[in-house]
Amino acid sequence: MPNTRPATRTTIMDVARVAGVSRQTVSNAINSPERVRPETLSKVLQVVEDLHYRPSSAARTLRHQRAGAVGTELNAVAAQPSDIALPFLTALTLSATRHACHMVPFASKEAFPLLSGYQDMVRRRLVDAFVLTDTHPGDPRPAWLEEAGIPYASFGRIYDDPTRGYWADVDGAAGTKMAVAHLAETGYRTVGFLGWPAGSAVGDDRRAGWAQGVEEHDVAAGPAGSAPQSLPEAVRAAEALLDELSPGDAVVCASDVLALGVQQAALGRGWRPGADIGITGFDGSPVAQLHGLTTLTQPLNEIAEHLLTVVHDQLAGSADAAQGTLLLPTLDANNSTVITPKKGTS
Amino acid sequence: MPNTRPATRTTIMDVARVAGVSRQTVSNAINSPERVRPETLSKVLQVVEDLHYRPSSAARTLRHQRAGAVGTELNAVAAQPSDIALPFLTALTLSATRHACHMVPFASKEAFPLLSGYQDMVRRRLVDAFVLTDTHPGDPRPAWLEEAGIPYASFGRIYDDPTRGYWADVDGAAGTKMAVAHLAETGYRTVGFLGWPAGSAVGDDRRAGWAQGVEEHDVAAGPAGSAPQSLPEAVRAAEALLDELSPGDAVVCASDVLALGVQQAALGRGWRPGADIGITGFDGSPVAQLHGLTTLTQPLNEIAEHLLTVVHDQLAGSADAAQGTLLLPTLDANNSTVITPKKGTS
DNA sequence: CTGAAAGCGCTTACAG
DNA sequence: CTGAAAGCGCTTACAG
Repeated sequence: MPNTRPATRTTIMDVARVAGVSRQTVSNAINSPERVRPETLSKVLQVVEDLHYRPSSAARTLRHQRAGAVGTELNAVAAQPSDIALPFLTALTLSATRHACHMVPFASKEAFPLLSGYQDMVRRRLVDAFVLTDTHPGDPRPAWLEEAGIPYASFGRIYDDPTRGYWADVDGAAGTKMAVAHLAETGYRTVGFLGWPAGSAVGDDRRAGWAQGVEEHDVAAGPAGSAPQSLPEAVRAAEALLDELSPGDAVVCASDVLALGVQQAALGRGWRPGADIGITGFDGSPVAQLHGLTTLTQPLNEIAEHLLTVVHDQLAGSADAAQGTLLLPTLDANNSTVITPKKGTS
Repeated sequence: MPNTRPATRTTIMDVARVAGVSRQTVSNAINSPERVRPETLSKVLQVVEDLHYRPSSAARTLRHQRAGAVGTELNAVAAQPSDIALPFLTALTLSATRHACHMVPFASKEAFPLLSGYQDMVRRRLVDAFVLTDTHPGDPRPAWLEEAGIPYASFGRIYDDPTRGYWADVDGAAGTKMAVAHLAETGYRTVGFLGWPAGSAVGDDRRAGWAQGVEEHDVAAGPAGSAPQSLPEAVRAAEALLDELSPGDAVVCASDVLALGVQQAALGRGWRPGADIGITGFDGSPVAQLHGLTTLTQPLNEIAEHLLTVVHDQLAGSADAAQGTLLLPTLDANNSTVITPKKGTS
């Protein structure tokens, strides 16, 4: 009967009994070891080990009035979910262990995020706070959560008011600027740009970095084009760009899919990527890896760690601990930079 | 002070007070509505609504001795995580809501899954059960969990003994056979195969379906090749395959990346995919979508729903409810089929 | 049909 | 430094 559940589980009382101390002493040994005499401590800890005792998180939650969990929404409607959504969730999950908490994903089939989904999680004491992703101009969630007094931290700046809230983001401009520097160093003389249609905050930022880069480095500014995030359109836009370039030139792209478009257009005319033409993508996505593209990797582990720290500081009430951290650059060749905002007020 | 937490939350006592009944009546109204007089019931439910009351899941867990949560491991080490890992987790998360539970992801940086990771989650009462993914021959987890009496259900058959445990899987052979039928119908006359090197259970299964398909349908069997799951090697293997094929022929592939390799090799020699050469992938991954590949989509929602049902049946102790469900085919053009094993004993 | 009692497992003051 | 008390919020028997 493999599926029969054990009738009882090891509780703090079992540990106390075996160790010959009171249950409070066991609790102290675990939560305030400095209060327990060393011999007692080591004996208790040994029994904990022997019995594989782990405090019930439910009992802890009830007592602490804190779930010890952070929620995050999974996009269940996007036809093409973000390439880095899974790596980021994995990074959060790994960081959560270090913060003695766990992640609770949730999803809905509604086209737009629902405040009620967030509120329900908190009302049921399933989570204490949230990590937001895919923020965008007009995103209602930061205001909702602030209004409701629910702590959160965001991967992606809070566009409507970047001085508000706690967030970490990749410095897109710094990234594309680095890409230009990299291409200049490698020996390319003219560097063009393929981005998204003007008007997207992320896209404009990345384009600005390219513009700055070609100015500051010893390269000529090539043509700039744009295409939406779809491979056929990226290829078409890349064709137009390549018409104005020659072998020996390079293109910085605002995304890996766009870079893939350039790669395919180049292959189509017999130019060898990485030799006849330099190409850089952005995001460090699986697509880039699959196609061997040079790309700007987002430091997801650092971002996840930062956001969870910020969330915990808020929960602990130490508002200032979460402030500052203006710039947290990860400037090695393959990494983009992270910036977090300086909070004026809290 | 947006981050100040509310001093108190709405509890069952608040509802009782406002509704003018005892707290037990509120509990009954929620959990056993048939026990409450209709007028009382509707009054209580109205107050629940007004106050946005939600029972504390921690208190419920403590009382029920059940976490109401299912754990699932995120692969934190694979260089190239599975393309469908995120869509599947999303499907699980969505299904979990229907089952009144939630998913708790966990991850470790160890190269191999650790039994202790699974056990700890259960000892802390964080989860009641697990959903396994990426099962493979020699996978120690099913035996571990059975030994430990921890319920689980697996996406991917339990290779070492498919008659054991509860799992759901895509019928790979049926899928590739469907692909052959589709290509035959479309008018291709010779159908080759590109798979993984022999010896992988999944790969061999998919190849068998192709072999069966070319036998049963009015097409000639083309050459069969293999390559590991890497684009450059897929392209190389595809080149060899195309050397033996002519325009008007087709290739069934064991994965989307392999299909992409065929697509690129075809483009390289000026063959138009979908016209001069038929290509089918497998998995319905974002890569296939990006490159416009025909692919066999896995019915992830059905699989997730099935696994969670099976897990809950186990927890409820109704062993037989989880049995049977031998074949659950989703045979439309774009879907592969799901099979779940018939349990001999439980 | 409704209500008072007991207890799930833990930790935080508080008293010795 | 250690131990007895109270209570986090809920639900399941059980008694009215």
